[in-house]
Amino acid sequence: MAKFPKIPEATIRRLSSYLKCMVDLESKNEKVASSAVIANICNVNAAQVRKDFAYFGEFGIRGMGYNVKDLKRHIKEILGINREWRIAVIGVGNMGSALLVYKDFLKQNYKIVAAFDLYPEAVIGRISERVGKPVEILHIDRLKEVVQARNIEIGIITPPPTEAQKVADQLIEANIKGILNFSPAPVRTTGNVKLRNLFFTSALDNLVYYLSN
Amino acid sequence: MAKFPKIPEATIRRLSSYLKCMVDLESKNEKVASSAVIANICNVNAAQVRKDFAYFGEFGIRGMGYNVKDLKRHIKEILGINREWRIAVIGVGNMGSALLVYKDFLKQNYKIVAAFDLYPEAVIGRISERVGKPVEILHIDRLKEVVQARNIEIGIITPPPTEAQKVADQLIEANIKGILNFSPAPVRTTGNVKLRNLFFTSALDNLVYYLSN
DNA sequence: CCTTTTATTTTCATATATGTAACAATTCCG
DNA sequence: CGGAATTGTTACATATATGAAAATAAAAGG
Repeated sequence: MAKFPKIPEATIRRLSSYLKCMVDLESKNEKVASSAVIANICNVNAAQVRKDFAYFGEFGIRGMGYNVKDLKRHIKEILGINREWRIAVIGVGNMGSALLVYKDFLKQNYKIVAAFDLYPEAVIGRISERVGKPVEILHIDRLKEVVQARNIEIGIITPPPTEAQKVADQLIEANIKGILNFSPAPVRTTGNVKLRNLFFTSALDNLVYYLSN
Repeated sequence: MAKFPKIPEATIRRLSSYLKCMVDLESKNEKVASSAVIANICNVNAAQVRKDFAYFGEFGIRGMGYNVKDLKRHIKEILGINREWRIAVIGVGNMGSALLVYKDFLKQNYKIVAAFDLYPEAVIGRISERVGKPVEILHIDRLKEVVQARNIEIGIITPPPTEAQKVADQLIEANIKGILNFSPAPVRTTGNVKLRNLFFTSALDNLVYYLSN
C-alpha cells in the first residue's frame, strides 16, 4: 500500500495506542485534540506524539491541534486497517472460544471467518450454549482447504504448547500471511510469514519486575 | 529486591522470552544452551542475549554455554517471580472466565485467588458447568475488603471499556500494587500503582502494518 | 479589516537508549 | 597441552526520545 520512508518500529506500536485514544475521544464527542492531550492519555511525551504523526504528513493544524476524526482515519490508513481482514482461529479451548466472540475485533474490521480444532465435536458443547455459534467449528484437517476458499490472511493460534509449532506449520503450508500466537511456546515461521506473539505471562512478568525493583 | 545498576527496559521484556525458551528446552531435556541457540529460538541477536544476561552477573560457562536449569532460576529471580503472586480478576465475561482457568498462570506462580463481577449470579452459569468453579465469583462491592484480606497485589481487569477506569479506581482505592488491563480503553493510575495494557487488537494492528508495507 | 496575541504544530538539534560487531579471556575435551 | 567453542566486555553504530526554535493558523481586539 502506502510507501513511507523509514518508520521506527516503536512509532508503529504507538499508533495503535493513539488509535484507541481517538476512538475514545470520538465517543466523548471531542472534535480536536492537541498533542499534549493525546500524550497525556497515552502516557507518552508530547513531542513524541507530534513526531510520530509527522512521519506520515502534516495532519495537525497549528494553534489548534489534531482533528479527531481525520486523525483516526489517517492512522487506520497507515496501519492498513482501513479494510476488512479475514482471520481464522485455530484451537478453540477456553481462550480460543473467548476470542471468537471478542467484540473489539469486529469493531476494527477484524473478522473471524473460521475456527478449527482437533476435536470440533467436543468444542460445540463448550461454546454453543452460551453465545450461540459465531462460526462453525471445523476439524483442523480442513485448514488448508478452508483458508484458501475463504481468503483468510491471518491465523490466531491458541493450541497447547506442544502443538503450537505443528499448527503454525499447517498455516504456513496453507499460505497464510501472518500468525498471531497466544500459545506460550516458541514458534518459528518460514518464508515471509509474519509472526507476533502475545504472551499473557510476559505482561505479568514485566509488571512484576517493576513492582519488585 | 535485588538492586541492579540500570537495566534497559528492552532487556526486561526479553527476559520473559528467554524464560519461556528455558522452560521449553528443559522440557526437551536439554542441559545447556549457547547464546546462539537461545538467540535463534527467541529471534534475537546472540550478542544481545549475552549482553542481556551480563547485566546481572556471569551465568554462563565459556566454551560451553548456559546451564538451562540455572539460567531459568536466575531469570525468575531477576524478574521477581521466584515467589507466588496473588491476583484478582475483575470482570468475568468471556475473556475473564478464560483467564480464570488459564493454566500457564499457575505454572508460573501466578495464582488467581479471587474473581469479581457486577453480576456474579449471571456469571455462575457461564463458567461453572464447564470447568468447575476455580474461584468463587464475588460482587465487585467486596473488592476492597477481599483484596486486603487475601493479600492480593495485582488486579487483572477485563471490563467493558466504559467501566475500565472505574474498576481501576476501585483497585487503586483498595491499595493494589499493579494492574494488567485487557480492556481496550485508556486507563490511568495514580500514586505508584503500575499499569500494563494488553491489547489484542494492537498486536493485530502491528502484524497488519507489516503485512501491508 | 487589519494587527496582535496565543496556542500549537513543524522542524531541527541534541541527548539518551539500544543493538551489533569484534575480540580477548576462559573453559572443556581429547 | 593445544585446539575448538563460547562467553564477557568493550567499542562502535544505529535507533529512539527529548528539547528548543521557527513557523503558522485561528481568535481576539481595535
